[in-house]
Amino acid sequence: MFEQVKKQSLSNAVFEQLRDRIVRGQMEVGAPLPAERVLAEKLGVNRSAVREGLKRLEQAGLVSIQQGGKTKVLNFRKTGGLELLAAMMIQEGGHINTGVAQSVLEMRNTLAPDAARLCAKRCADETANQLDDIVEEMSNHPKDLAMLQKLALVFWQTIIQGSNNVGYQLAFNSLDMTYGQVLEHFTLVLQEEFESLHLYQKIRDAICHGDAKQAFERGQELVSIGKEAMESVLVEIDKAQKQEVHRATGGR
Amino acid sequence: MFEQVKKQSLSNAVFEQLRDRIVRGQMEVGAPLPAERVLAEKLGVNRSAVREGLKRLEQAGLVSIQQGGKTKVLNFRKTGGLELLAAMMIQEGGHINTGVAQSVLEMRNTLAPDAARLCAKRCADETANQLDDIVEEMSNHPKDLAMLQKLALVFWQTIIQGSNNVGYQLAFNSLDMTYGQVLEHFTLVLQEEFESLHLYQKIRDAICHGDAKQAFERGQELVSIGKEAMESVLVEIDKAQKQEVHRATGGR
DNA sequence: GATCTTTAACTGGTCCGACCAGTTGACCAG
DNA sequence: CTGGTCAACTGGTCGGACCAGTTAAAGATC
Repeated sequence: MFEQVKKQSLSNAVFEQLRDRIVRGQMEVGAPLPAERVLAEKLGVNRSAVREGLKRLEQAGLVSIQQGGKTKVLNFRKTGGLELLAAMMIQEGGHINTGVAQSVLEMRNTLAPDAARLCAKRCADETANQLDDIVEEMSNHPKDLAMLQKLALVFWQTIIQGSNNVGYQLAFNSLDMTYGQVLEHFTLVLQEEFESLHLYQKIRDAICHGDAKQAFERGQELVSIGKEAMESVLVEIDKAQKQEVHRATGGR
Repeated sequence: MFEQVKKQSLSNAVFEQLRDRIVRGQMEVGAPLPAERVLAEKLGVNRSAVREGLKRLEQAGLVSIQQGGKTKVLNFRKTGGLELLAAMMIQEGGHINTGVAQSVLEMRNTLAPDAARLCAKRCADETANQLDDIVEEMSNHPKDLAMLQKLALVFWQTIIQGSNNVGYQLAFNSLDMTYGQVLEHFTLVLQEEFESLHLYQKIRDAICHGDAKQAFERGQELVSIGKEAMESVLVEIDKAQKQEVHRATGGR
């Protein structure tokens, strides 16, 4: 019920400010950043704080730093990692980037069923037992949407682990971070998916029996429910946000 | 023919050393790192360099830093991003982590065909033209494996761009970084895939005609060629590496 | 005048040492 | 046992010095 009071460090503030400006396209690709000393003065912090922020930007693939030369903005679409999705998802003014959300849905639609397939192929008893527990817990809370949503995430997390594919696991982490920011807004939209208990059960069964094909297909079926629901909502959000910008800029 | 002499910064050295120790499992999850001042002394560098490295580790999801408290090692499988794959791929002694390589293959096998599908669905003339050029260039160098390999990467990069899915694009970047480290060792293994010109052509055609199903299936067919070739080689590599370790540790 | 060289003014990289600000646990008063 | 105090940690911030590459303008050479 209580929210954690968050106090962020200066270097983190520097990082986030520059990151957001870059991923929102407010800085031209190839354009040089101000010198560290200048940036420090402009932002009112010490050069160390600026440097720590810049180092993180570099690692995130947003800028290139070269001793002696100027620090330049990179085309993060070609150099950035998947963890940037989370930053890209939220635009200026707290608006959702529906294109990014669409991307996340498509990725989920592709990866989740394949993870289920691999999980079935490599079925470990431990994974099967965990899935059993989760599905049972879901059936015990058929009306508690928040709980179902949480359990659904755990369900997929378990499958990803069981898929024994570290790439999927790491990609899942980034996707999780991304839609974790907005999930609570879409609980109702995804309701139908969360309540499709029979599909969760079928996936679990398929994995327990090592039936890769079945796990894949039922996985596909399950995530498609949420995808379609989300897609129609995203169209609406897109319209609404465009109108809002329209009004804000003078209705032209 | 000459390799770039790389002079890395101290903070980068700190970062890489700690990163490698963590992703190789040489540091227990939850274990505290030495204090910054201690680390600086042990590594023989200034505290600033250590701090910059630690900040990057934190961003990579490898450690958690908290003012006042100790910096602790995280379970990067749950907090890391896809860009860690590149570091995980190369183990101590330059050995390849075949599990990671397998993961990369599986991801490619899933993502690439779907990217082709989306690309076909959203076919832009520009993308089609670019694919045309690439395939023609491939047909002009039927025997130059290195060239074919390079063009194949460009081919897929173009499809990913055409898929208009920023998540795929970012994931591709990380995967690219990962197998870019070892690609040259496997040029011959992937020869059959690179020489399957007819499949590249079919994918291009499917995308030009907006035939999503065809693009998907031919994409699947194409990447499967390399996947199967790689998988059998990975098994051999695994055996060889295990034997080597066997000998090195005294044959027990 | 065109070309090469020098040089000075940038850029980021490293270091030092001081101090601020949270966390922790031992200790003490109630 | 509870709660508060305090000292000894931890990371966070500061500024100011100096090192090390890069760049482009000023100068020397042809």
